[in-house]
Amino acid sequence: MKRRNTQPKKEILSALKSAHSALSHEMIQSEMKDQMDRATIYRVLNRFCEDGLVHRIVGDDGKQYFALCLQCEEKKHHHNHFHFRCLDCGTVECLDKEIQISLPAGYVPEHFNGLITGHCRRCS
Amino acid sequence: MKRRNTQPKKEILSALKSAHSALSHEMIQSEMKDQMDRATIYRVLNRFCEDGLVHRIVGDDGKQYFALCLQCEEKKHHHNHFHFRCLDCGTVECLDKEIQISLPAGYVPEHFNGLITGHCRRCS
DNA sequence: GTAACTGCAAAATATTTGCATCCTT
DNA sequence: AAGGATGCAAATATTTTGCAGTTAC
Repeated sequence: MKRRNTQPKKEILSALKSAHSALSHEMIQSEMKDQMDRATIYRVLNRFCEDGLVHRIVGDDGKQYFALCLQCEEKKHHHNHFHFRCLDCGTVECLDKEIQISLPAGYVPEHFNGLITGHCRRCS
Repeated sequence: MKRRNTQPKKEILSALKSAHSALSHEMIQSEMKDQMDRATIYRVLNRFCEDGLVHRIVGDDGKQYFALCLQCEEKKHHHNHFHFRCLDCGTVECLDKEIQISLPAGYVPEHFNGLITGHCRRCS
């Protein structure tokens, strides 16, 4: 299934690029000045994630955040790092440090999701 | 606000105890043989979490899982450990190892949520 | 007896899907 | 021209809330 480079995709990608931090669906929606259809945003983000272009972070608030995670692009493999969600300003950012987790024998990992919530430097 | 030890609370707690692994709302619902009101289950679980009796784990599937986490009771402080969700059988379990994350200066942590998905020993 | 709790219904929130149309390639 | 993508509406899923009646203490 070939992908097409459409207007909504360009806009969402550019929003993620300029944000340099993870954005929730809601945040993206408002960046688009509420001009864009919700279903489209969901579909585009899901597509991006499928294609490995974008990172899906599930917050402990149950909401999903999306990020380009430039670090991951460089390192390709092993993007086992944490994200930090600020309870005050809502920002979600990548933490640099890589984490190595040793699983018990027989366990096969597929995906890693690590999130810490608290107060970021600007808000604390 | 004083708490009362009601029938639904007893049943849910006993389900969590006998499970010895995290249960989603859905799983609890079916253990109750669908006799119990959904809203009640949500309210009881939220109350348990507020009181620190039960652990809320947000899966990378966006669903919430609840666990007694006996380990945590013993250690009281610092329950910074990972959970493992099996993509095949749906089980969510605690991983023993404690994680120490060093945050950048100025960041104040409040809550930790670490989850790895993959295939557990029985399913892999 | 009283305040907390339950059960039901309805609301609020979050995400997906069917379908006709549009637009990229 | 072909078929992937959008936009709209409706469906689905998840969680919360208002309220009247119930129950633990």
